[in-house]
Amino acid sequence: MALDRSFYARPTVEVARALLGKVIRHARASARIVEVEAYLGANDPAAHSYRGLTPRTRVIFGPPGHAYVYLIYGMHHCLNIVAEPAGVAGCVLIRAVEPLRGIAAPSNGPGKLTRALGITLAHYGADLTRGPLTVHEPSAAETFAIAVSPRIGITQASDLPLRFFIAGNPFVSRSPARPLAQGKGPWKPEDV
DNA sequence: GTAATGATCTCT
DNA sequence: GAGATCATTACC
Repeated sequence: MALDRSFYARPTVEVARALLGKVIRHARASARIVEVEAYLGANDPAAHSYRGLTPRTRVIFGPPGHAYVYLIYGMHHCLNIVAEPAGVAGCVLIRAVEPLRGIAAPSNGPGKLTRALGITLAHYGADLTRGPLTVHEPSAAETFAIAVSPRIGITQASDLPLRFFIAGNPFVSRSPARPLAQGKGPWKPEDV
């Protein structure tokens, strides 16, 4: 039973954090979400939806619980999950997953996990509450600490703490270009 | 129609 | 540190 649409109809940051530890399934492959980034609509220059509704971003403004897939650098697909109620922009970039079943290739990066799971532009707008691509509650309850950092690979709003990942998980993609400023001293994963 | 840009990855 | 490679967007 996939997660209900109401799970996604919440503020983007809330959905991003809630997605950690959830299980994404496609065909016979399944994987655990270990790293995500929140992309807000308004007030977030780094978000594709920042400049308003275009043919590409229309799904981000639509009903939650759908997939926003796009091609980056002409060769890599990135998977996002639409959050917020219909009419409000907001999505969560899936940055890394931990293979659970049916996955051979590495999946510790946005472009890598789409390749490992077989996700392409054909999944643009796919409904994640039903169909071949779905998100589920993990079979066994688990506890973990959520760490926060700035988002990776962007040039705008690169200081906002909108990247969330499972602290210490070995499948997290990499360290942020710039550590999250939090008082003084070197950055460390922050329990939340 | 044309040009710039990029939420990446791999190799050097 | 550079190159691959193309959909999308902004501007003419």
